[in-house]
Amino acid sequence: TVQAAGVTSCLRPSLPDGLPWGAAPGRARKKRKPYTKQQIAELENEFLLNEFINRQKRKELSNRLNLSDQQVKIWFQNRRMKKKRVVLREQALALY
Amino acid sequence: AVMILRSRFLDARRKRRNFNKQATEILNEYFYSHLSNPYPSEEAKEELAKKCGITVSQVSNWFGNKRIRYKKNIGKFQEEANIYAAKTAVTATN
DNA sequence: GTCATTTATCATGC
DNA sequence: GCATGATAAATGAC
Repeated sequence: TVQAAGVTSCLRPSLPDGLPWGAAPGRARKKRKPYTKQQIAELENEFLLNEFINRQKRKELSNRLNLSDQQVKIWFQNRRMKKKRVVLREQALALY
Repeated sequence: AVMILRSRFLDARRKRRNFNKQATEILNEYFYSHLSNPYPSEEAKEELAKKCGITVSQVSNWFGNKRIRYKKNIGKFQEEANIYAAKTAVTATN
């Protein structure tokens, strides 16, 4: 259960040159940029009306908020995941 | 106005607590003993969560933070890496 | 579409 | 003052 001989020599803490798991992204990833409170407020407002947004509203909303069409799409996807997360937490909390 | 208050109540960042030392030990042991592929399966996450007394989501959060912060500054974790590597190496020989 | 991630940021602990 | 856990944008597998 305790000391084994010559342990420190056969370890593998090296990682000399390249990164092990998260190595090579072809292109640089877009930097995450938090949205303004007004942008979030309008997005949340639209989310209350319908959790799934169509292309029409998505386009006018992205136009009005100065966001790309895909950013709005991604926001709704993440927002649905957040809702699920919150619901599950409340359920777990309700058990006690 | 009410919405913002409720959302802040649901924000777990406002009531976060550090994990106890034993839980951190268990998580670090797994991380450094799987350093070549520190991605525990769903089953492994559940087992870790049970042993640590935390949720599966918290296990995922811990590994996500650990991976990025380790990768970002390997040197800072070198000492810690050696400690747990030696610990798991001992158990492997027995 | 969901969902596990990566990354930066946030809010807190100490 | 950073360490740490959780969340918010962004990507990619499927």
